[in-house]
Amino acid sequence: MDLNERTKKVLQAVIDSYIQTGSPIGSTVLAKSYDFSLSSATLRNIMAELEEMGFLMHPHTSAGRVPTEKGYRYYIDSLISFDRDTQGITDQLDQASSLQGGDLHHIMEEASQFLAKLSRHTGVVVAPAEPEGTFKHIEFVRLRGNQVLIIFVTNTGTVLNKLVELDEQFTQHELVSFSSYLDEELEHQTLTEVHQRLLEKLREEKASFMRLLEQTYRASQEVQERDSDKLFIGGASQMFETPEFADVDKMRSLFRAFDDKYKLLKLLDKTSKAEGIKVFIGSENPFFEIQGCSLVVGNYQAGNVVGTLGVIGPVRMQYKQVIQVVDYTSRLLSRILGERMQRGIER
Amino acid sequence: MDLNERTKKVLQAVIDSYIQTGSPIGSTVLAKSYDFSLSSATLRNIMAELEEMGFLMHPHTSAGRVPTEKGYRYYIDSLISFDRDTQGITDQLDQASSLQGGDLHHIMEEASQFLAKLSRHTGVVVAPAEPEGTFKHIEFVRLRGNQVLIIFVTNTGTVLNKLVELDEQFTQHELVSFSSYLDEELEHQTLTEVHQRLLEKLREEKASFMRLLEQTYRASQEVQERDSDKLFIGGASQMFETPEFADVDKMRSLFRAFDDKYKLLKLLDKTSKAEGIKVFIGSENPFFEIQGCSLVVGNYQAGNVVGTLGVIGPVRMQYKQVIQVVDYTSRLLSRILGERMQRGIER
DNA sequence: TGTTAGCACTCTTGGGCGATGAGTGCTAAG
DNA sequence: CTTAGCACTCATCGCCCAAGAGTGCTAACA
Repeated sequence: MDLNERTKKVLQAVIDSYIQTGSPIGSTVLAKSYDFSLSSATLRNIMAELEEMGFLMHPHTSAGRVPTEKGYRYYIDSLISFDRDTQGITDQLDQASSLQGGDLHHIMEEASQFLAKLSRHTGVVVAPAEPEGTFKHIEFVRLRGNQVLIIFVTNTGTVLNKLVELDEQFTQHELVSFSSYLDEELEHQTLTEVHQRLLEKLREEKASFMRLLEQTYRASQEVQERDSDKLFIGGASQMFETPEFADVDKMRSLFRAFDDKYKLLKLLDKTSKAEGIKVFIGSENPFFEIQGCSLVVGNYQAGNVVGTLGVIGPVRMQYKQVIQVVDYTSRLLSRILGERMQRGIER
Repeated sequence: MDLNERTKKVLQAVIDSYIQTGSPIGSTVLAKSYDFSLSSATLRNIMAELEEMGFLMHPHTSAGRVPTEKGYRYYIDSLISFDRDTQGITDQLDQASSLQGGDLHHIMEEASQFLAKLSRHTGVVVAPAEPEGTFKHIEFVRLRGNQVLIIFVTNTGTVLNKLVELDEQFTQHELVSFSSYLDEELEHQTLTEVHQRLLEKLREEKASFMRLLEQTYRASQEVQERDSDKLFIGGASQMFETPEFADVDKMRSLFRAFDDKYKLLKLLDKTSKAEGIKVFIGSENPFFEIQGCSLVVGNYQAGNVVGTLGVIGPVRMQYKQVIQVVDYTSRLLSRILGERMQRGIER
């Protein structure tokens, strides 16, 4: 798309203004508030061009211009500039301290609220598909005769467990020796590797612990699935702050989507492999049920774990600010998880 | 409050109608749809009486009657009758099967959605303040030199854990022997008792394990607090189905309240000691920020654990049905938890 | 050729106004 | 005590009109 410098500036001004005010931008307002040294008539011509090219549109004849999705896209891809100093953001950095403590889920819950607070929209955080850290210890606890609780512990202090029912009965002593056997075999591996390794063992192993091993193998999978991919939504009520959503029907469909966490998850999952911050504007958003919403998503990671986080808000959002917030939060979360992991690795 | 039989019937008819339709009830409509063998004029007189007594009110001169909170209160206390057969409810009993599997939190998440589905309003479930089951096993896992993960296991398979940092370093052997010592000392006690017992131990114990014991004592508390009193909200979007909440401002304050889970928790906690199903109508609801909402709450319990659950909806709700749903769900949840516990106790 | 001033035209928004209709309260008769 | 009748009230809805914002077009200007 080849726009000359002046046209670009006008487009940027229109979008900036519109994001700020929310009402269509007319030529006279534009001429007054920006220093183009151009008359409103000239601006009208330029705006008409931009409309013809599909960057702007007209709600009705006598209204000002409003950006189209294509307009926003161009704005984000080519017009937005990020200052090196992220003043507004780093000012609030101290708030991040609240993210430090607690267990993993608590951290993510907080992170989603952190995103909501800074962006003034709704924040979402998806727990990593794989638990953090590497295998450290496995423990078998006999509850009733043949009921056994299998507990996995990682070097970062994450604890996963599953209750299984066995056919045969094991003595406490047998369980302990099996556990120390596995402890040695599985040390330093990620939980996905552990799962793989157990399968190999299962194939080569002779009778004795066969059934227990099989249950352990199964548990290693279930336990991961159960704990992973949890979705945390923070500040959903922020959606009400946007005049665009004053319509109750829109609101309803929005909150229906939030209730149906599973679908939201799938949407966010799609993006989880991508690097950097991604922006989905309006209908680019593959989650069709949410109309008029944009999505800014990023990843966080530490070692072997990768999770997704982002902000959901109206198409008319302060992209620049929100992108910075998401970027900042993803780094922050990565750092916090990294530190947790570090603690586990040094030994 | 002494109302004669006829007046009672009229009040009931007005409230029933209003709950159904949502629009003020006029005398003619009432005369037609119910078989009072009274003219609309007589009904007008009776309704005027009821208004004078504070059971009904008038939005404006030429509108029908609407129940006041006092009216609803009387309706629930004296007029509602529960048929022995809970047809509408038991029909859906099979859906309950989805509640069976998974871990405790998952069950509660499901229960909140179950409540929402059946009541067509918003469901809430508060996790018990004390973890279910009795002490079964404690495990210490050394992560780094003096970082130790303390794991509590109950006889129902609940696993609680906390990472602590110690001053002195223990060998794996020391940790194991300390753990088996505690296993014997604490068996069959609830986690609250365990906490208490650890304090006693702490007082009488001599040097050696002092620091570790102290950390364990602390952990036994923290771990309970962290896991307890979690709030699960299901079907929040149901709120949009009520015409009363078509106003965006009302909606906003409602969802703000949902975002602020902590406050909601406190409200629900207050009721947690009470027996049976309780109904809070409108401003009776001690959570003042929520206007125009009623609350139907009950308890569930199994053995030593007691939790709260309920439904939040508009003042104009189908109390009879909702009360049955809450009652049914609390029994159901009690049963499911009871079964889990049973499994742990037989040994 | 690009820019600007001027002007007619369009279309939304909001207020005012009256008709409609539901429902009441009162009165008088049964 | 009940009922029919009637005047009265008040929210709601549709309608019209004025105001205002903003455009597109044309013609003049640099």
